[in-house]
Amino acid sequence: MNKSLKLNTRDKNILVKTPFLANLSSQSLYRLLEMVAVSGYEARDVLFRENQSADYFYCVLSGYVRLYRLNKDGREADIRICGPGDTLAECLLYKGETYRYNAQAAEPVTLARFELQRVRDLAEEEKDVAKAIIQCLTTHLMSTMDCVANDRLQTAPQRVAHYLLDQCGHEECASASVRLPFQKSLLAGKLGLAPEALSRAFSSLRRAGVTVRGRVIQISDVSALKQI
Amino acid sequence: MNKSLKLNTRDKNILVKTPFLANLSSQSLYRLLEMVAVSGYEARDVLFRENQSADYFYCVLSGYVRLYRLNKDGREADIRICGPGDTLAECLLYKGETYRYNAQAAEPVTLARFELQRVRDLAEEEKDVAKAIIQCLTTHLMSTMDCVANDRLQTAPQRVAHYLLDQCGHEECASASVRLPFQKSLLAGKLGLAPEALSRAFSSLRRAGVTVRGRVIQISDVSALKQI
DNA sequence: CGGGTGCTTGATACCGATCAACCCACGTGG
DNA sequence: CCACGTGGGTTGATCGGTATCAAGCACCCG
Repeated sequence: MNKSLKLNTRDKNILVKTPFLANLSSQSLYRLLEMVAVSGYEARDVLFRENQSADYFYCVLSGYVRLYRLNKDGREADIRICGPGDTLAECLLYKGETYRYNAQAAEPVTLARFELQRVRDLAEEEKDVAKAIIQCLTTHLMSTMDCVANDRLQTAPQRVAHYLLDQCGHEECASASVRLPFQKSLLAGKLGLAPEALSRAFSSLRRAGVTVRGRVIQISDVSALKQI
Repeated sequence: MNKSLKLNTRDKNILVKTPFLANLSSQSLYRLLEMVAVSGYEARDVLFRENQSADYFYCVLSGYVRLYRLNKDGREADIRICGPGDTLAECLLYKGETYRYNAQAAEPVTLARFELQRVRDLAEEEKDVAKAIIQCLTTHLMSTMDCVANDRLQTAPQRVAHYLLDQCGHEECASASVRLPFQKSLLAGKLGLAPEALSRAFSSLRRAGVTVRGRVIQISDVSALKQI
């Protein structure tokens, strides 16, 4: 369920390009790489649970991880979907002893794992590590605030349109094509929708020139999509 | 509309107890206090608008500030309500040139204002400033993630119950009393509800022993409220 | 007394969750 | 080769929750 491995070259190459590590001095980078452990998980494996005591934070190398909470009836709601390069539980570095949500591999996943305490200590010494943490937190905070605003302002088709425009990378083409990086059910959770609602949103976007075939989405008129 | 003042003793006393400044070395504290400006706003004054170029970040000394976005039809949604001690726009320290939302005084307000660039520079020099920034970001991120989870998991009465339990401070009393720190319409926005929905939520909580009189809320049975 | 503001209440409409049925692609084993 | 099961996705019917619009109420202040 959770194979811990030595850091191999391929994983290392991914890891050092990650936002968290990309801008460090060679000194800090070296010390962080010394303390990293890599672990793999199968789809649906649980990485940790809400309220469980927290010793590590993670950086996703490949695959996607779902962060979610449960209400008393056992209904799940996704809070965040973490993909390659994203850090998770980084907010525990300076506050909190326990994880604040459940984390589950949405598919086979490799993660870099750091001991919170050791990174804390390193950040006390090395300014660039503190700065890297600030940047991770900032990015994460901004996207989470966007999420609140979108949840409160947008209907299902608008969220999907917004997501597609985001994915196809702000190029000013008339048409575009997007390949979803994960299952539709995961996208539904990310957007705060039930899978059925996502499906209906896609079909309501057909009139705006959106064609869905499996994971591949064709957008015939980008500017029309912006009007939704 | 925006009186800029010298820092007086009362404001200074509030400011130094603020989470952002509370744990600094006297050296860093001194340098930050040197660059602070205090400004007052009347209710409904706009502090800044989305996409406006950003030079300052703020710390609330008294009153409440609404952060919100608009959709194309002009509908508003609150992203966050900032009260005394909260920082706002702190996420712009390391990323972004423009404000990401509108900010409006919900009532008469005093704010401490810092130039982003000067704080950035100071954080490069002084580790405890960087650490204070990390703590602000962490607190803010956690509460924003909670907000996403609550929006997605809870109904209106549940959100209100949750808020009340939060306010009455986790004491294990059978009954409690809460005084809202601001108008109900502001609370509605904070919880992602229309004012009418908040009103209905309160009246649906009557059967759980919640009595509302103006801003004062009586809770006759705290544990019953937890079951909602 | 008149008018404003904040809040509540009622009627209605809409959006999305939920439940159930079905479809399709794929893999497995007889 | 086909019967079967499984998992992901779509579609339809229904229900519930909340937004919206409109009206009325309570309070404050001039």
